[in-house]
Order: sequence, then structure tokens, then C-alpha cells
Amino acid sequence: MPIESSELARMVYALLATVPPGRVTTYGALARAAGVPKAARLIGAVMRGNPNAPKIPCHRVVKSDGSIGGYSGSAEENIRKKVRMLESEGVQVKDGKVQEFERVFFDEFRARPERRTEQ
DNA sequence: AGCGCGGCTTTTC
DNA sequence: CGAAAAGCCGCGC
Repeated sequence: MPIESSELARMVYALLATVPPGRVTTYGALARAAGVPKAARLIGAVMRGNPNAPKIPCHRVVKSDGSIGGYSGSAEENIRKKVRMLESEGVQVKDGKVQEFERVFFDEFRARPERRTEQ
């Protein structure tokens, strides 16, 4: 069973779907929200095998330091596409980095209420 | 089992 | 601030 069909992947997709336009999240944040804090790279693998590509906004996933990260194989053209998508949603990107990253960073995943001290 | 590789992260220098 | 080095998790060889 491929990773993209696993329960983890489904959760990741669900979590990612809760990220509103104009906001971004990170691989690590998704991993954390999905219950596997150390498996950030897995998220990338999940994205790569993304079955519902148009449905899942994998372009809203960036690296923890605000840099864009990869997209469909790290090809430069794909990255540019990702950036364009983000920009069209209102996320300012400059020199491969998300501007005001801490502001647009979205981590309020509600799918994991248990260990979060929010609200 | 062993090794290497990712759309990564964190620490250390 | 940039580069290097572990760690981490699944997959493929």
C-alpha cells in the first residue's frame, strides 16, 4: 500500500484542505498535525504521490524557514508555478521566500484537538 | 539486513 | 547568515 493511500496521507490532505487561501503551512507543521512530528519528509513524499492534485493545495506547503521548497520534482519551472499560485492567493513571495512568513503561516489545525492548548 | 534518497527540520559551527 | 551534520520516516534496491 503506497503512502498516499494510507490513513496518514488522508489526514494530511484533510489538514491541508483546511489551510485557507493566502495562508501557507509547512511540512513539519503538517507532520505534527498528522501525529508524526518527525516525519516531515514523509509529507513531501505524500505530496509527490498526491492523487487528488487539483483538490489538494500542495502549493500552500513550504519549508519551515519560509522558503518555497519543491514542487513536482523540484524543477525550477514548477517552483515558479507554485510561487505564482501563492501570489495569486495573496501570499507575497520574494526570492524564493514567503514574505511575512510568520503572519501567513497557518498552524491552527483543528483535526488534532487533543494536545493543543489553543482556545 | 544494509544503504541511499527525498518537495524536511533542527542544531551547531 | 550560510553551510554541514545528524535525525527522522517510508520506499526501493
